Amino acid sequence: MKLSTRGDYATRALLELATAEGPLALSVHQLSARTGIPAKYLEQIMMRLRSARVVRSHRGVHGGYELARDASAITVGEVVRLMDGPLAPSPCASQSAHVPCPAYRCPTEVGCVLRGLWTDVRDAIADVLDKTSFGELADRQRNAHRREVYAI
Amino acid sequence: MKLSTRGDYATRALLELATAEGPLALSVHQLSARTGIPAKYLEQIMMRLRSARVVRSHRGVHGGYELARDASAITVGEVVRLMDGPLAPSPCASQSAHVPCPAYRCPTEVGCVLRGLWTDVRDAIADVLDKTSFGELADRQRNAHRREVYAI
DNA sequence: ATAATTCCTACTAAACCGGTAGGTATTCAG
DNA sequence: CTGAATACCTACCGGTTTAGTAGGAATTAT
Repeated sequence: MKLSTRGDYATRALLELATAEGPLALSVHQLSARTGIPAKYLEQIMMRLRSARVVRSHRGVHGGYELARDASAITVGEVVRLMDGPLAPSPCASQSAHVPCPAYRCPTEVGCVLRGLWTDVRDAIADVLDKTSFGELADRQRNAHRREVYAI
Repeated sequence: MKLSTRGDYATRALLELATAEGPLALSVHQLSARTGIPAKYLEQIMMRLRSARVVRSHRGVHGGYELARDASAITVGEVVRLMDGPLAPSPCASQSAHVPCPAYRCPTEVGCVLRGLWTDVRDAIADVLDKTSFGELADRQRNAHRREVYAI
């Protein structure tokens, strides 16, 4: 049930954008420096996020990337699906890309109990990832930082 | 968050063993015929399950595989971990194979909020898979079958 | 003009996936 | 004792994915 590094990197970069201050866009170079993600690889990831309208870009000297919407309107689930495909362990349990079990793969019974199980897993994952936005994560990070700095 | 076919096949085969009647072992050939899983591939899967003490084997003419314990004592979580590794999306959120975030991968804050998120996901998955045994699945399947046959 | 940036495409080495192939050892039936 | 069925074991293999690297074209602020 691993997340690919693409998914990992995308969430790190977006969290960085969500916590960045001011209206300035961050360049791939800056994002790479702050996160440790290889720049040219991150570039491809940002392009994917852009074509999915998760971020906006500006070219030229002071160009870079910024969130295309409010951070509270971008969920981790959306981003993970974008990078790693459906959340469900099995295509037969996917909502976003459902593939019905062909007869030969579920030969024993009509009501496939395994499908029910994978659906439960999918729902459990989606329940976490679709309800967590980058706005929420940014808040949590700021709070953690505040606790750190002021030693509350 | 895909399950590999190995994980898929292993769960199918074990469910087949859990629902099989009588004390007889089932051969790879029989399991393959009943599930549609390629025999030689299934053979390797059964060997892995055997070395993990999930099933027992008997060689020779009437040989085959049977569950090594009561079906209620074999959870899906155990089998999925065996075939596909830890349930956690990220090694830093794994219980069974924890790898601490090196500094360069979580450079921004001390309390990594992403790690907390992946941990929530892991817990959600484990909550489903570690609480579901093949005994439970076999019961569900028998009930579904009963409903089917008697059209309740 | 120049430097910084995004955009785009191609390439690649390594790992993983989903098997296949073929032989050895064991066990039971006749 | 022989033969057939079975588990056991190891090697191999083609395709896909992963995790990048490389290099150049287009754009934009200074």
